[in-house]
Amino acid sequence: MSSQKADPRGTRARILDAALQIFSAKGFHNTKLDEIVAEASISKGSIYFHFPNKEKLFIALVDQFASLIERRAKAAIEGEAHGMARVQAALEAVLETFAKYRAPAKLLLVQATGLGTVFESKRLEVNNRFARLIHTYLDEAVADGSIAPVNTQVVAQAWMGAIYNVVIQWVYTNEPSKDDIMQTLLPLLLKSVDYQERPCPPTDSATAAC
Amino acid sequence: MSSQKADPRGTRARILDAALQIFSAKGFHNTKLDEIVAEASISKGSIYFHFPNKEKLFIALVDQFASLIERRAKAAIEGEAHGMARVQAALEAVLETFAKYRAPAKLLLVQATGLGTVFESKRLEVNNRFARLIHTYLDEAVADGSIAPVNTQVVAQAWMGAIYNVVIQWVYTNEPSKDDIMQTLLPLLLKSVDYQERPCPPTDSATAAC
DNA sequence: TCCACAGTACTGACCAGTCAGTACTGTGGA
DNA sequence: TCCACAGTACTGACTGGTCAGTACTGTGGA
Repeated sequence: MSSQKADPRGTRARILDAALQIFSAKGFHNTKLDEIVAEASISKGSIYFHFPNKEKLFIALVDQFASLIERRAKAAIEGEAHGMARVQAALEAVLETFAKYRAPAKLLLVQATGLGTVFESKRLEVNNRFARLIHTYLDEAVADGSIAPVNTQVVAQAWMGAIYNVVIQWVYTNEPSKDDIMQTLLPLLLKSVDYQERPCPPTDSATAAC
Repeated sequence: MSSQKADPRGTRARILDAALQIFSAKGFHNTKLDEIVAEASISKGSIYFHFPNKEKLFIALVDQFASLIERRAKAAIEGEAHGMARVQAALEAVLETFAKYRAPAKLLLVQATGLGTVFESKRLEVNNRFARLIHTYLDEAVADGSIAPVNTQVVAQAWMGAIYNVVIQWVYTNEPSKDDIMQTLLPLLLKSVDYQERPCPPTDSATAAC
């Protein structure tokens, strides 16, 4: 009787919390379900009631966080009117979200890699989801003349890699500081496509955002 | 007499070859030693004669390839006289080495991630080995005026991430083409620190390389 | 009284690692 | 030249610990 209604957040949520905690600290293979059971103070049977298996539980976490990032990036994009300003806003949103959620960041960027074929495709899927987002808005920026034409596909992948690696390093060592990252990484990425920060785009119509 | 001198390349080398093949395709945890045994046409005992355990075998491969990359990068650097030209040469060498050795690239960039704490530190070690290399020569470039002052630590990490991600994508999908990568990624990285390709550095002494 | 959910004790596949044994190659003393 | 012995390289059947997943048993609210 005790546990059943004890936690208003629900057993499922507690499982996810505990799993996130442990998966992000130890990786998929080094995490035992019994550890999650202990951490969440639930039972093994509960896990298998809410999730079909360990793998799906892990993937649920990855998806959850990937969606959060995507939502934030899109919201940031909505707030800006034109090409390159949108890209910049999205980058800021993504960096801030990573900064705010360390554990899931580690899960997504580190732990989701290097697991066999099943996860590999998941990782690529998530990776491409983001890359395509960047890709789209870069193309838009090229179209409206904010930046010069480039192979936007390569740029998108390169940017993601740059963000990933800096964030991973930060997740592990807490260095460089969040401010340093913002102040260096953002201009770096923008300069890499010859875009000087926040100038008005060469449109003749008056753009509200400027 | 058969087994002992039958293979002039040596059993150890065959184990490494087979292990590289399978580890890079399936990841560490999904690779069974018995598969390596089958692929190399040796016995399980042999593996344990040459390597203390599965983990060390994996790490031996990572180290081997990391050293190769580093050697090539350093050789490329030696060939150039001054700051930023050195960085550019090193980048070219690294990209070419990755391009030439797909399987080890995948091993180093993908499979070596997300395994527990033991590998984690290895990954960071290798990562930092490269980052420090880039870091050093970027600092040199800043000192000799080839590029403007920046937080070279962040730049180094960002560059590595950019390279990693583009190469990983290429390893999986064979796209974009090697040429596209070279033509887009290199200028991208160089522009990100405001360096226009291959101009003479602002030294007054006559530099041989120019 | 039903059933959605939670708890517990258990199972058995899996696989890294072991080890007793084999095969072959020196080597030095008679 | 022979052979006793030692050293090295390798073999593969076997083991034992681990842990995801299962079978079964509560239990409280509708």
